[in-house]
Amino acid sequence: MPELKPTPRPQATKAVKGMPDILPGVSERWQALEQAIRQVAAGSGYREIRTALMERTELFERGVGDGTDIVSKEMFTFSKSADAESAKRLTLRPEGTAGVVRAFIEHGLSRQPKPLRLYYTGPMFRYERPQAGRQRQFHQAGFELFGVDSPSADAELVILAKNVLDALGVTPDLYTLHVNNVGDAATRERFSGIIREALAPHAETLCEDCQLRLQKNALRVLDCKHPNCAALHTRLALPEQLQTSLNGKPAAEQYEATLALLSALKIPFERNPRLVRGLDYYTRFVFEFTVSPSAATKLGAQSTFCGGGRYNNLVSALGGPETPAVGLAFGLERLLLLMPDGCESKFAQDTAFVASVQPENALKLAQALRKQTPGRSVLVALEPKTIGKWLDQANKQGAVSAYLQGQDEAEQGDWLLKNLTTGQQTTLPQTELFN
RNA sequence: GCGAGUGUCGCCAAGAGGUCAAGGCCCCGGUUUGUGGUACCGGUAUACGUGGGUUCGAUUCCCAUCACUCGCCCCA
Repeated sequence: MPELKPTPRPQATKAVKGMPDILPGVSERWQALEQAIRQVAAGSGYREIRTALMERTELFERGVGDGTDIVSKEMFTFSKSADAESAKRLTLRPEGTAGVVRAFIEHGLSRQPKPLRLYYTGPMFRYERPQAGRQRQFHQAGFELFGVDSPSADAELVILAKNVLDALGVTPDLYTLHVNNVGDAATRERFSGIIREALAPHAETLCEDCQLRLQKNALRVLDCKHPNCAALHTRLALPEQLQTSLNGKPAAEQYEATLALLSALKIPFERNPRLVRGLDYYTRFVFEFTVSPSAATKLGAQSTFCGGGRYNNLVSALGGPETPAVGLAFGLERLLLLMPDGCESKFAQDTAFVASVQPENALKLAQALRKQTPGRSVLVALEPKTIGKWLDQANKQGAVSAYLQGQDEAEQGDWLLKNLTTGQQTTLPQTELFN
């Protein structure tokens, strides 16, 4: 007989870069996080909206802005047909607001009583280099408030964010709230003008990125971290110039009123005139939660875990009726890193183990126990074993109690109930368990 | 897109230019047949990222490449 060669095992397929699996042990933490978000949402009357993971590419180009980094170089875009005219191109959503607004317009949600409060949670996709606190498939939870342009509406979003953090046990010493006013659409134009004018004479001292930004997206120059650039802005008092240019405008009044509300609610914040969000749709009030230096290492090089602001022109820009709106989004992976250890323990379940020499008996008892105590995990032994083996298995599976039926008990119609923590055990007649 | 670091079984981890590459954890089984979590014994595994080169010989040296991680950038 020729020796048989073992058949080679086929090569395993690996996960896509930047798209990690969430395994048991960690998924409980995600559940705790999602539950807190849903509770907070419900507590303020926000209702869930679920939109598709894919949208027409055009939506993001128009909504987020094709000059932004997100749209110009971070989107997963593809199409079925090779000759792909632009209308057929699809993109995995890089953020949530554009899709929500699209749905808002498409389904006539603008006709619903105002204000309309919506929230969403789910995966987003951005083609970036993965690193600590940053993945290509990552998750966001966002809140959107449509139809009201007022300080209270602005404040409500900040309060929501605060409530989520409180619910998760993320304490105020771990973060800072930054706020700014980026003005209305027209003001943004003027801002860009002011920045270009002010920096034109110094163009060659700016970093390469800023020289580019100056033309494409002048506002973004403001939050450049390059030492030369930052110093230049300070010397020219650029951020202050912009804020003063807003004086007397409605946007400025509303901004101050919003901040007054935050103070009244005892929510501390820092004015940050350099704060510029990377998405083009923001107007007026914008804010960001960043980790405080004491907790900075938790997020690696990332610092912002929540950002948002008002976007009064987005709905109309995407073809809907003129509708003011405010929103915010949390980066869930980052939030997860800030959550204290053990906050998922409330999901730890009381687990029972059921085994019988008669498979039918075990399945029946398990069903009865599940009905008696919803929420408890009832594990059924799936293979015939000895009492000792079953106990061993029950223990390894994390059970705290075991219902066992060996040959003797089966004949008597009894069950052995053992507490795996104390070791105490009692014999119970079948009838007592099934009531 | 650019920089840096790392790559030995599912996880952690030792190792020298030269017998069929330690150990620990996990998993499975056993220690006289129906009582676990400890202890002891035993078992499973295409494990030296991949491709070249140097060498009589490389997992150990060199080159390339890939993957992962971290950072720049950008954002949540």
